[in-house]
Amino acid sequence: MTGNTFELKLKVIQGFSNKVRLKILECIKDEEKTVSQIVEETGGNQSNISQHLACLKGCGIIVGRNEGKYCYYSLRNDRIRELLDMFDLVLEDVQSDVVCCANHME
Amino acid sequence: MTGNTFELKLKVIQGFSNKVRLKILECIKDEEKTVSQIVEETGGNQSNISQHLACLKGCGIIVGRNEGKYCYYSLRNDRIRELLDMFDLVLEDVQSDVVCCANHME
DNA sequence: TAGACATATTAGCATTCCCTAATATAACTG
DNA sequence: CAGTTATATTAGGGAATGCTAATATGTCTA
Repeated sequence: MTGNTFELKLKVIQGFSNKVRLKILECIKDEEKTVSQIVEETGGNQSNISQHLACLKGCGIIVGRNEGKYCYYSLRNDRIRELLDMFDLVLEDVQSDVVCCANHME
Repeated sequence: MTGNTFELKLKVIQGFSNKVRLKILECIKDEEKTVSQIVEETGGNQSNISQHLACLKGCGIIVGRNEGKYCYYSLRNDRIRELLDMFDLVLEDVQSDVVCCANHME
């Protein structure tokens, strides 16, 4: 794997590794939604959500579609959905004994 | 999903989202290795690698096995391996057009 | 047992990341 | 057009994360 590919992989993974972004992904997992819908459903703030959407888009995880003054966001493709499902599976295994990792917050 | 489960999921994902940790995981993907082997093969520094190993272990991603003065680390199970493979698959899709995500470094 | 080797831990600083508030842009609507 | 709604962008400070260097712990070997 080239160094560049590695960096890219890291970037994609980092796309998933934030509370707000993960919430957004769960929110749009099954259907595209507008920014305001996402803001409302996640209980986030507009600026913050917008920034995270830009991040997810920049990471290639989601895609946006403009329609008039609205912008609809959805998962990029089914693989992303599969990956999200996979996280849940891994979680089940891990759940029992993830005690604590001091390197990031509780 | 309970709030706690969500936090746990986030924590696991964060386990993967660091350059050094990802390198470690690739390094031990196919066979268990001692800390010194990992240090050597990744070109990292002992203290740093040790900290990241603790993090990965705390996240439930890897397991450690002591044998005398050595400690062998390996992936927790096959699901983790599958997840790593899945990252590569997703990367292929994404690769073409991940332009830039200003929220984390290049 | 003294020293060497393997690994873990701690502390402090540097960097990256994330949030809020303010403002900009762009598209509708009356 | 003026106002309103939807979204994006910017700037700045605060918090989380990661690094290095120093040191501690535990195990082996002469």
